[in-house]
Amino acid sequence: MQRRSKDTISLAILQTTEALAEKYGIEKISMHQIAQTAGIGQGTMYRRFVNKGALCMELMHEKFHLLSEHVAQIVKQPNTVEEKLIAILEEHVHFLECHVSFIETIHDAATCEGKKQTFYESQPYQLLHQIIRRLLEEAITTKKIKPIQTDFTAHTWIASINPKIYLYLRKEKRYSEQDVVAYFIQSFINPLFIK
Amino acid sequence: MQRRSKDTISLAILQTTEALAEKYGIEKISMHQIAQTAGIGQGTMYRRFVNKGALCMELMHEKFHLLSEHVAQIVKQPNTVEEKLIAILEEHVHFLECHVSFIETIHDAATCEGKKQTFYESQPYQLLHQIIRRLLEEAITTKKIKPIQTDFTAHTWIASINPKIYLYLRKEKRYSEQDVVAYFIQSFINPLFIK
DNA sequence: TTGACAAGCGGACAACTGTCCAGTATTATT
DNA sequence: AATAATACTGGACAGTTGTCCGCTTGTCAA
Repeated sequence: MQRRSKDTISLAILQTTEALAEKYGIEKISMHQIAQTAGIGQGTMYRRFVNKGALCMELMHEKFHLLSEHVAQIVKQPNTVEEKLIAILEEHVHFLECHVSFIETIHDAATCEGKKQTFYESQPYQLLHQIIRRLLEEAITTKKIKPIQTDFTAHTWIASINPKIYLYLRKEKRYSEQDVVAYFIQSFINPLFIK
Repeated sequence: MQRRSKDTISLAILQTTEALAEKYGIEKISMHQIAQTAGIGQGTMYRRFVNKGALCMELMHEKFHLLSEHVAQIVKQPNTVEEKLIAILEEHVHFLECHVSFIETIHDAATCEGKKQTFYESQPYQLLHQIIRRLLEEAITTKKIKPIQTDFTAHTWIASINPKIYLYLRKEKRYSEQDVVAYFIQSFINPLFIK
């Protein structure tokens, strides 16, 4: 059989996945199905993407990049730390709203046990975490908020709106995207900032 | 074959699971393996427990009950709302510390998609959520904190220390159980209470 | 007591993830 | 150009979860 280049194969996989995900939803399709549809073997599939999470991660690469650019923009603006944090929150929640299934898939695949990279060590997560942490630190040094453990706080902030709970709040509890943002500000951001 | 009563079978499954989990860790053993060791068929297994999560839930029943009794005790104590919330947090984190693998298994098995009960609709979760919500409401009516959406806040508080992030903070970030409690108080509880 | 009917059992099965390896295509060597 | 070394492929395979169904066991009415 004619051998294709690495890139050709990756591209074929990614395009096939995108098409199938569009049609059936990413959570409904299997690695096997993708491989078969793309006309490659199971082994080739897994050599390129260790699991569905990694595949989704690559599929989302573009979008993550866009998100991080937005966030970088926000940080550059001449606003208060509080305003920046709120803007990032809005951006983050909206991103979740648009791509829950994909993010959930990535989340699920990256188990803590297997030493394959955890979700928390992925570049997009680290980036978001770092930016929140830095803003919190800035808020502390400028006496806008009382000292807190910023690393911990950034992690738990992100965890508090993880894909699973977000879906529950949206679908079962019927909160809107805007509700989630507003309540988060009310409960987590406002109280920190001493008025 | 001699037919056993429902209870006998359930007991056999639970005991087998406990023994195997003790030996290999709950995350390493499969439903098939449990069924085989218990000397029953796959079908019987799944008729009694829809998945590993449900099995773990039943296995943890006793412990959940104990936890909820502790929490009930805490609520009854003649302390301030803030003190009660902190005591519950300590109890909750300690519970997580002791039973992470089981709770993670329950968490993972209860997917949002399949209409099988979600984790968030399980009795133990609902109970914990309700108690936190009520304490927050009490704090609002007694003017200890500014008004917030208590339902949302209780959900996100619990989500912020979910098993996955907890394991990450403990194992990778090397935070201690006490660190997690202390930082949570610092970042989420203290700021709410107006001094 | 017996026959019919309901309930429950357990293994076969289908679908999935992830690994492995025999064989084929490509590249390097002489 | 021939051959040896290397890299890559795809499908077979093992181990999972979860479902299904033929058969067995117990129950109840006549």
